Amino acid sequence: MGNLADVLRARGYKVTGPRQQVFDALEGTEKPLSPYEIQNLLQEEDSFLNHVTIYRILDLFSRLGLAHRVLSNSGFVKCNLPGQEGCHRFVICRCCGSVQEFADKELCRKEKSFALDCGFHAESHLSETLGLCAKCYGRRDEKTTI
Amino acid sequence: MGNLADVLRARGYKVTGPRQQVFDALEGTEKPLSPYEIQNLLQEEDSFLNHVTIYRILDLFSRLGLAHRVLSNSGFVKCNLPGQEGCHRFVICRCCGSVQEFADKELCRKEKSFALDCGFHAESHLSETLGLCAKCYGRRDEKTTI
DNA sequence: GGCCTAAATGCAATATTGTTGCATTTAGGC
DNA sequence: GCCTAAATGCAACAATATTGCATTTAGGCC
Repeated sequence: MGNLADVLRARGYKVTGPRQQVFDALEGTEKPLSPYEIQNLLQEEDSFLNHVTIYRILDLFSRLGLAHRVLSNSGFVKCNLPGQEGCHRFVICRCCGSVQEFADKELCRKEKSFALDCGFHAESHLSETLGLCAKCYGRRDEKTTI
Repeated sequence: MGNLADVLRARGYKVTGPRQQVFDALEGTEKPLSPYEIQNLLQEEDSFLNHVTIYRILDLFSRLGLAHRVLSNSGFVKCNLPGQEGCHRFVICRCCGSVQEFADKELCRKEKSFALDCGFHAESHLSETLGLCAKCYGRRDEKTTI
């Protein structure tokens, strides 16, 4: 079925229960999840994974481009835009915490050439925009959270 | 003399030894410093600050726009571009760890309008480009560090 | 100059997050 | 079913961050 099993096998990694569970957890949410949050989530479903295992799985997912770490709140999100080649652009709602990843070749190119102007050879790029999503902007009188 | 004392007084904060020391530490380096790195640095000069104090000072500096946290390596740098209004653009060398902050109104504007296209009301923006600075690019055969 | 008070710092205890080394289990090829 | 490298578990620890409260100090006042 899946994305995950295919990617793992294609790169010579084993398809295991824990890996599938972490992947499912990431897929089931629009908010970034920290390793320990993933552990808690799974525990609610009566499934226990050692936190070390989760760290190692997330590390693998990052290397495989299956997940990315959002730095502003140090959680992981599933990558929906394969092949972005080290250019990751997130929009993060500071109220509900939801995250979306976007791609924009134009901005990416500009960012790199801009760096080069300063004698800097860009390899990868991370962009995080904080604000309010449409939903939270609508009811923005309520107190903010993040 | 100072930037720091002026800003503190202008906003009703006291000018203290610890604040001056942390500020000086940030000023004396081109690499981002974590709270504990700052503590170690000061200790080498036989000056001890409790880490809680350093955390609180860095927090204050962030709120006052005197320092920014670089997320890629979770260290703080002194802000050299006052009035950027929540738009921070860093270039980080993954070899020597040096960081430079830049401003580009154009990119900043694009980023925001781009977010708006997705129904997202941007408030602040963070951009971190990883790569090699001119110096490290020159001798890039040597092993990389960060 | 000394006095006073709110602000700043120190300190201890604790919580959270991340890492390492090694024992045990398991996926997947035979 | 067996075998082995890979994956996971586990325990111990290291690093980072937070909280509440006691103590000290900057700066306004006389």
